[in-house]
Amino acid sequence: MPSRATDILEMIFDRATSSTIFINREVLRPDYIPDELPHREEQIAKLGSILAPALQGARPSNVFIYGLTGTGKTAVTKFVLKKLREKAMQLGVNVNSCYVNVRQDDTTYRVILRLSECIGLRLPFTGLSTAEAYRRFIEALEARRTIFIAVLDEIDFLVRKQGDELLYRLTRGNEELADSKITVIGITNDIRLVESLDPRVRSSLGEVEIVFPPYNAEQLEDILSQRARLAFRPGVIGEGVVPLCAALAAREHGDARRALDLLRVAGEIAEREGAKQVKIEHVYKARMEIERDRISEVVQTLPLHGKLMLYAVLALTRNRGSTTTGEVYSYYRTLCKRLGIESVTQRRASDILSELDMLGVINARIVSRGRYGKTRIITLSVSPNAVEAALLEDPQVRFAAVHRD
DNA sequence: CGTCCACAGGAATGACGGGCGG
DNA sequence: CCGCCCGTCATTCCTGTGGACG
Repeated sequence: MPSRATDILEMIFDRATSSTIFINREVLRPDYIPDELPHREEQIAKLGSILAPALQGARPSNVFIYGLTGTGKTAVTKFVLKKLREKAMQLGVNVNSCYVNVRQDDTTYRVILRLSECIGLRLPFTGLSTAEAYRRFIEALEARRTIFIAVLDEIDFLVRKQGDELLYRLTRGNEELADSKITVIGITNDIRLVESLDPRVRSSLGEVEIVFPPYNAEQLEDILSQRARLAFRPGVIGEGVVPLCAALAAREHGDARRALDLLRVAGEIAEREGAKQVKIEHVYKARMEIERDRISEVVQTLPLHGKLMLYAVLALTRNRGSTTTGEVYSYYRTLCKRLGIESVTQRRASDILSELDMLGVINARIVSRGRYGKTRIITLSVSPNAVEAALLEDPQVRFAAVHRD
């Protein structure tokens, strides 16, 4: 006998499996790799011809790939590598590749761990010295007698945190190898990165460079409509929805990931509302929801002192728009006093502000006010209300915020 | 034209919790 | 179990700096 609870769940699950909006929303996710990559033919051809020698057992050149976020760097690279592996399989050539996102695995050790995994070498998460891990990796690689293509995505994160040591070792790795070969593909969206590299690394990693220009609104529209056909049921995309997503994303330096996110979330919102069509208003709502989620996630993962610093920025910019490091620091200290906890030093506070800046929740511009010193001019770069809501979820921040005198 | 402010940010160091090899 | 190594957060001490003020 069916209880009401069962019925309710049945209904919910039904709706989840038989969407009125989506056929397959997976194709709108950022990690989906489509079979068609419009407007990237040139880059595909170039990368393909660079890597092709691998099929004859020769070591392809190292490649440096540059382009802003959402310009298809990762998708193109993964796509080409997939095809290359398929071809290698057909021809019976031993080619391995490994994709590592260095933002997620942002230490030298973890990158080596990932690379090792790809060639079937299990290393402990921790406990080994980095040098030992590297030694074992090279040893295992040599035993595999393979052409190994290592893709390091968002390589700037690794370089900023750990320097170019690993890059240097990997690009020089071939000197230690006789039966195997390594090719490194470095992907970054920070062109200035190249300048900060050791000249030896720069010359070997930059054997070949491929640039991915941003998409314009028109190209984004192509990409979106192509994916929309796969993702949505026929006729559910309302007039102007795709062009709007494309236009909004084009404004943000032609970021295709952004455009796809907008479209997917708009669809999800329409579905939640039980609408028959995805409309323009859903796109605007999607934009807000994406922003709110991002802020909330960033704030939640902030350590307490980061939250308090951010709260200080929020309070000080509320009416006056901008503030400075000194002001934020002293406000932050009063918050700490209210909570009865130790405050960090100004040196540390300065780092926390840079971190908040990097995370994109504040905007900190360093200026000199002459006689009145050098400081950061700080503004909040996201919606104050969203930040406040996210911050107040933390009981300690709430306490410090409420008990003002 | 030099001074000097209010910090920026590099370098060295350490405390601490977690996790592994031996 | 110990000893070692790791990443993270923090401190201390420090040198560097653009430009308004005198």
